Amino acid sequence: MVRAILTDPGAQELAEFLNEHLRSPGALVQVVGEFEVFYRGRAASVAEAGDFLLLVKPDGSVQVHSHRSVKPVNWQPQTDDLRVVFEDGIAVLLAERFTPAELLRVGFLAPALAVVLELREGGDFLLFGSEAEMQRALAANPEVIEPGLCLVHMELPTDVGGIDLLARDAHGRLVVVELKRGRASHEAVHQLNRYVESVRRVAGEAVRGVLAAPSVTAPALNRLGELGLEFREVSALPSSEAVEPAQPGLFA
Amino acid sequence: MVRAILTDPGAQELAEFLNEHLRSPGALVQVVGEFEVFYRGRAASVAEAGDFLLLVKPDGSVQVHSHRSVKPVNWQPQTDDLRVVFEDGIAVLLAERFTPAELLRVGFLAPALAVVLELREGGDFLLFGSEAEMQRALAANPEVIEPGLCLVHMELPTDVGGIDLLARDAHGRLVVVELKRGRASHEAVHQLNRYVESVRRVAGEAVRGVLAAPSVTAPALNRLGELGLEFREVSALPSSEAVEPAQPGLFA
DNA sequence: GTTTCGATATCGGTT
DNA sequence: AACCGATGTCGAAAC
Repeated sequence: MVRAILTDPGAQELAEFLNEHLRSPGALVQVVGEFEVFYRGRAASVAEAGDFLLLVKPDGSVQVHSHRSVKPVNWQPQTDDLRVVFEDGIAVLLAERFTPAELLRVGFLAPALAVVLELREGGDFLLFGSEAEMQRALAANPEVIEPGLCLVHMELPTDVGGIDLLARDAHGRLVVVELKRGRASHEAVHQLNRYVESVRRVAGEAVRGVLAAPSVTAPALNRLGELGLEFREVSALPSSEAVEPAQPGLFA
Repeated sequence: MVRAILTDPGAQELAEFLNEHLRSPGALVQVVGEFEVFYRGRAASVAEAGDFLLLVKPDGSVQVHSHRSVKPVNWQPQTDDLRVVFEDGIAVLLAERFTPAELLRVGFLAPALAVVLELREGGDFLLFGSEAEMQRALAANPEVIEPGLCLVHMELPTDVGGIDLLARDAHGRLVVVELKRGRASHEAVHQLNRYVESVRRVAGEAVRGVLAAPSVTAPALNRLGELGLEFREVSALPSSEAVEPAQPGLFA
């Protein structure tokens, strides 16, 4: 699991260490110390000298973390080219991506620690309560949205995007359903409205629009009313039983 | 910078180590090993036994990384409560947030390494090419969008959101400008269309709509045409000079 | 506290 | 490769 640890390396020593381990398959390389970070690509940024933690994963992704926040200060998803150069007496990591063209440059001003890890691929990762899961559940039980509702289509493409659920109500009217796994905002309302207008144009009949979500913001609810659309409360996690572990108290 | 390193700790030993250092101010705590991770809150997830890297920053944010991807497998922004318990012979980290109610549970099945770091707050972080910067630049020089354009408002609130720039063209017609720092998609077109329709309702006069971005997707450009709106190519990073470091070749 | 919006969004699926 | 939409989006600013 821990392949190598190097404390208080010199610049040359760090460069050699990184050159060796960044090439080896499966290696997650970490460096801690005082860095200077430059980025240039979709935007450009400069992080002046400060203490950072660098992670380079085996897939070539790079992230530079500061003392706060989940989000790294600088990063690079899966790089196409990774190399370490020795410049003006300091080791420098160059992480490059081709599409989009981006370059991240980390200058190791004062490295304090370098660690090489091997994280074997683990077991499954299961997520409950995604919009996709909600969609499957409601497609199987449309009456949860409204009694008498009958599914016509799922992910029906229109000229303005895919409709989550298309159904007919008890009176045979077409119903466009837009799902949100979390609190629905006015964006969801506009999305629904576009779908409803598109279906009206094509079908040439009365079409209802329903926003199905666990909750909705006040402005979104107002806009829904103005546009003649409806809201239905639907929870994303159908029953807590489903995700509760075998023995109780694991989440206590 | 490096406060403590513990290799191959026992469960009890790790629990004590974490209890000591998670409380100390400014400590960034890291654990590497085989974990099991549960999450329950806005959604729910289970990561079966596997190798992970845990980071707990001084601000209480928690992230669990696997061997791939910039994004952690599980995380928790700034937690309200962090504690380590000893359960069934293993050390367990409980990271809780109150709003929204969320709990992350990391079971250290086989810890291999624990490190405590102190990352002092660093120098400034400068970002170039944000939409806000683009907005300021175009507000100061509206003729870059179109000769004769004259700024009327910036971030003008409407009933459907804030208009980036409102201007008048050489003929005195109102022009709604929507900015995007990256390639504009059909979402940006619909956003612009909502603003234009809102201004038309209020102003009761002819209103043009301009999408200003470095590029636009083909479907978005089609939709723009259908809606009678316009596209103007504007780059987010005005000149490469501005972000180029003093001595050339730093980004080479 | 709520809502909104930008982001170097990232990431995955589909065309 | 481009496009599209979800995300436990995160994070900051405006209200």
